[in-house]
Amino acid sequence: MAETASASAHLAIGEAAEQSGLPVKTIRYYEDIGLVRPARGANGYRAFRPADVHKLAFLARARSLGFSVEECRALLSLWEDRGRESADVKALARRHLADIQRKIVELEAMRDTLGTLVDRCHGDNRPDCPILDDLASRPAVKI
Amino acid sequence: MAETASASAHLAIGEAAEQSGLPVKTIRYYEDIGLVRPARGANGYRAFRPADVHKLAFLARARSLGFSVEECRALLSLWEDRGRESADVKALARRHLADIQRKIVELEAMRDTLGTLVDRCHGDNRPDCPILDDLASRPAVKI
DNA sequence: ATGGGGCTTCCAGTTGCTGGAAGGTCAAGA
DNA sequence: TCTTGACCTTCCAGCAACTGGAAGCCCCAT
Repeated sequence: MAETASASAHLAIGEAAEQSGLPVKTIRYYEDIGLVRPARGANGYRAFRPADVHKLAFLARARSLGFSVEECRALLSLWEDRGRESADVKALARRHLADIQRKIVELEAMRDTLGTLVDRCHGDNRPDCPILDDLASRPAVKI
Repeated sequence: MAETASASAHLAIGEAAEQSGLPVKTIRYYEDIGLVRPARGANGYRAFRPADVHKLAFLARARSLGFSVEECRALLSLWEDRGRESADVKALARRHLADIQRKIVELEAMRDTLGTLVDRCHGDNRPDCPILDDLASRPAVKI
């Protein structure tokens, strides 16, 4: 590859990776699961058009906001649907936001409990330990 | 199974599951990876002694605080080591606590960004949408 | 004896990649 | 011209921590 400047704007996978911010392996994986469909050069190399690269960058950004791959697929098809309703996008985002919030609450509960235990532990060379005592005596918290 | 009352205190897997709070499948999995080693009855059924059940409950509690299975294995061996130093437990817990805190920060960043975008989206039947605009134009956030 | 529930094993799937092996392609340097 | 090295290709395996399902015992009650 490494097309001769102006000839065509297609990029090889390495360049697409650099421009989109996704690892090469991830891009191949995304093709596998049908998120992108790059063209192919005569040598069998993937040839990413600007629109493909844009799509990859979109995916990178959506993933970095925590959307699952399937949610990304839905977002992508909304993005490409000129007749979409922003309400659909908003609903999807809101659901994801609620997921995030749930996880935060769960992690904060863990942090608080564990933080208290850590504070109470002497952390010296003796064996008695409030952390282990808690694990051994308290029932698991249902999530 | 279903031992005749006082005969022996061994439990079948279903009862061990109920008492420990772990699903049956999970207990089998924990045996697979060597976290518990229940005895076996003449019929091939697993026979959980009280100490096994206690171990399972310990695991359930530790998992519910977010420790990985490998961390649980370490905690378990510290628990069973009468000569342990609480400093080791504390160090492990502290590392995990830091992990949790990192995740919280990451999720809060997602929540804040996404929350702003959701607020700015009209959510009506028109196609223009700040959420998609962001995804399409902002580079992914490195984590 | 028959039905149901619980037990057994093993295999496959989940999510989102990531690493590695074996091999093809291409441009540049000796 | 040959060779090196950086690309690229495919395919297979593995991570975490389970979960579901199939096929088949075992045991007790009716």
